[in-house]
Amino acid sequence: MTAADGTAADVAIETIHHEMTAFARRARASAGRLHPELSLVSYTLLGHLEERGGCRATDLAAHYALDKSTVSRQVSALEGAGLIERRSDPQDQRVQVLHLTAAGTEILAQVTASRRVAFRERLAGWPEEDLRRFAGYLLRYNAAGPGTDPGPADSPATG
Amino acid sequence: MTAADGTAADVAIETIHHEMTAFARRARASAGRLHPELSLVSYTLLGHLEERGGCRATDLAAHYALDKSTVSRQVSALEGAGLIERRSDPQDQRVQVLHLTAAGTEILAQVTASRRVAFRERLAGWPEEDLRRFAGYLLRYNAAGPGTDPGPADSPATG
DNA sequence: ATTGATGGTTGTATCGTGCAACCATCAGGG
DNA sequence: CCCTGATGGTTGCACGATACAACCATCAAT
Repeated sequence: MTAADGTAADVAIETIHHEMTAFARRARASAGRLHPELSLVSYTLLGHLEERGGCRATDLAAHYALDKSTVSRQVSALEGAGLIERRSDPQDQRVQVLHLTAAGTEILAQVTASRRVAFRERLAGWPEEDLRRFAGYLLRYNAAGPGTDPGPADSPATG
Repeated sequence: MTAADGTAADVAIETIHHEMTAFARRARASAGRLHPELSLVSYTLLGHLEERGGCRATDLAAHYALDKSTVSRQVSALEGAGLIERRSDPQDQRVQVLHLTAAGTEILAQVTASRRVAFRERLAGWPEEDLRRFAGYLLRYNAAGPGTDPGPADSPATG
């Protein structure tokens, strides 16, 4: 049996719809108070920089489906805060390769750690088997790609 | 074995962290293009009104942790668009009970249907057993309450 | 050398949001 | 019968994130 061909599956899908959406709503609501020094957007961009070990503003824009002007301003703010630095690419003078500074790495680590703790608390008591399955489902769900993402259905604070 | 006491669980938690977060990011990115006539916020509020069969602006604000001024403006917009109507409460002249209009019900149904289809497509091919388990995990995760919600960790478009 | 593509910045506008101040109404006690 | 405080709602103001468009600088290819 596959999705959309039975009422039991229908109920499950409705629940998934509703709950994913509820998560998105709360996520949005808590986006601002991530860290006094670091908005959620900034945190994300820093995390990406750390993962990649530096990249261009254009790469960030493409990866997060943001306008390049948006990224440009975010980057300016992060640079102003001393969390990232721009390094000009000798191979291409148009390009500014963005890198975390020591301060940026530090704050990113702090925020990541505190978020990790929060997730751990929320998932405390879950049997390992359930954690693994849950993670697997999420991976599978997200792997379908952004193209078919229906988005949240119940997230007022996201508008 | 419970969360946070083993490396296998650690890996699963990291994955959950990352994937929930990826969902929130895409959700936010697609929030604007939900419907030409209906932002995501509006859609949510309409949905709530339908569920409850009418409620007060204050209830909406409390439920979604929004400022009452924010709700007030959203409600004004929805009323202007003819999707909801205000009915004064004879028991309390301060109160305006909000109700969907026929047009509001119509548009809400349209958007809900299209979102349902999108979710179905994304979940097509999942065995019913997996759907049920996934739904159960999401319920369990969200049931922990907003208080301990760590929020997304990778959602720039959410800021 | 010209032309088109690419990386980035800036001006402008919009939208959602929160805070604070405010008004109207209700409920309780002197 | 008024005061006083609580509650529902609106409005003024400011902020932050975003997109679009116009623009400049640089590169690549012909």
